[in-house]
Amino acid sequence: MTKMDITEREFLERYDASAFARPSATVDTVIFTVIDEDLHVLLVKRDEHPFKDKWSLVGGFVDLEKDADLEATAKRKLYEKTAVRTPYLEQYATIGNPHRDPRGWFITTVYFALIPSAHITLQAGANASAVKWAKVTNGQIDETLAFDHNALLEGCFERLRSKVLYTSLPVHLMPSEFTLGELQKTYEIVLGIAVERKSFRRRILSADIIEETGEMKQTGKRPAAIYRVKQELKTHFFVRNIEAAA
Amino acid sequence: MTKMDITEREFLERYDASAFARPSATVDTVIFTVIDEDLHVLLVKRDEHPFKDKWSLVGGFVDLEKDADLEATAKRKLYEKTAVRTPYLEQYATIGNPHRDPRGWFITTVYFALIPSAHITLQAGANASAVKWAKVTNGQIDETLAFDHNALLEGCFERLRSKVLYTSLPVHLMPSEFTLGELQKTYEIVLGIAVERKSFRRRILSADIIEETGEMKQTGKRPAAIYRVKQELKTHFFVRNIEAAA
DNA sequence: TATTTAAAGGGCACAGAGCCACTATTAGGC
DNA sequence: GCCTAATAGTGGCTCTGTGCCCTTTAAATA
Repeated sequence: MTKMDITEREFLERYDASAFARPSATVDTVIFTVIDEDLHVLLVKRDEHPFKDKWSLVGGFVDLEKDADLEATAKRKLYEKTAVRTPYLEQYATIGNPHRDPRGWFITTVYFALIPSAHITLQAGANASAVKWAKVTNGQIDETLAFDHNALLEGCFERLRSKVLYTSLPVHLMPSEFTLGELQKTYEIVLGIAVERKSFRRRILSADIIEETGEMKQTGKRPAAIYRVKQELKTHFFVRNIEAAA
Repeated sequence: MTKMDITEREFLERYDASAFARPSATVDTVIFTVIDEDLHVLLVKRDEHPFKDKWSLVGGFVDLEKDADLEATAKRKLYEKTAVRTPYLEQYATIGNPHRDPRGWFITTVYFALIPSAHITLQAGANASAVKWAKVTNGQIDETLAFDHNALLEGCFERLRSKVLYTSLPVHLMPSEFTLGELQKTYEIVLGIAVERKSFRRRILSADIIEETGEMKQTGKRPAAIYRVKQELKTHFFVRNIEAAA
């Protein structure tokens, strides 16, 4: 039987996956949260070469045995560090080239996650001696990260900021109950600009994504109505952007 | 010297890239164009297993020697089939799991390209006995494609359609010179809905992305002004969506 | 010359955001 | 109790950009 007319079954039986050079595949996740009125990103200190002892994004190799798909890798790593299972998780982009990792041709699929900061218990895992939140200012942090992680962070931040102009994404950064003022503040933290109060309230309330709990938050001044996200939350897309710096 | 204190250089010298199981990495591109007032996608007939003789998207393995990065893979494959070197090319998403390819754990990074249909010469390459344009109706085609390519196509189409509501993307589907009416028609073909003429003209002209050539197109009725894309074309983001079906 | 047809534009309505002043509700100082 | 400070919440106008519709313009043709 020649190569010309073998069946697919025969082809697959003879297929040698190792015959072709393949890149290493990793997943990195930019985990955003808001702490003390500032946007933060979760970093992990590397305890192996390369970039030993440098801070990096949360990520690692795709485990072909454990992970059902790429998102599973992201969720596994995220859970190991934060014990959060169901964050907002969005795939940002995939970067692959022979220069970004000294070990050779690496591909990384980059996700970003939004989690509420309340009661996050950081976990220093087996492969990471330390974990910390770093303050993000205009998409940048003070630290020089391992690999191309500073660029990945900046890219994710830009994607996040531009989407916040026309979506309800920031609700994922909120605790289960919050006031409209707190939600507005979260928008402002991500956007880096002030948002007009009346327009903001109209916009959010007409989107039909949150509902009053009936409780009031005692803030010391006039109490604020407490809201929660509605069941069946889907990201809302507004037809107009918030007016903002380009 | 123990593992504890080797240098990064020593680590890299000893690093065995083949020690960990890695997925195969491919790139697939959904190449869109408009032919005879319909959106089309470029398909290639597979002449090797798996899915031998089935139609598929334009794509293939990342060549770790030839390709500088993932986008280079996409451009190389696109050029082989269409002889187009500089299309609009946008990364859509990356899908990776052990089920989408019978050969095992495969990752594909999916791009979509927009090219003008004028004078495209299809090239049946060494690895593809046939190439053809298939009509896309509402993100779908009649053909059942190899792998998960029908789903990839639909995902790209949805991304394209939603971006067309607030960007100038369709200019990349136009030939070098075109009238406003032709551009509007292209928007309508992608969106699948009619667009209001006056609003459309105002919107496009105020975006400052095209300019008149000074020539007029003789259409048989009143001649239409001919436009071309301005130098330094950047995708324009409108602050409001075109009003459209959800 | 009148009719047909598509291009181009005038001008108003409408929706949703910005703006800003005003009212409401609390705590705290006196 | 009463005034003040501070934040929550609202009324109502302006502004911008899109939808809508009708008129004008420039060609081909009968």
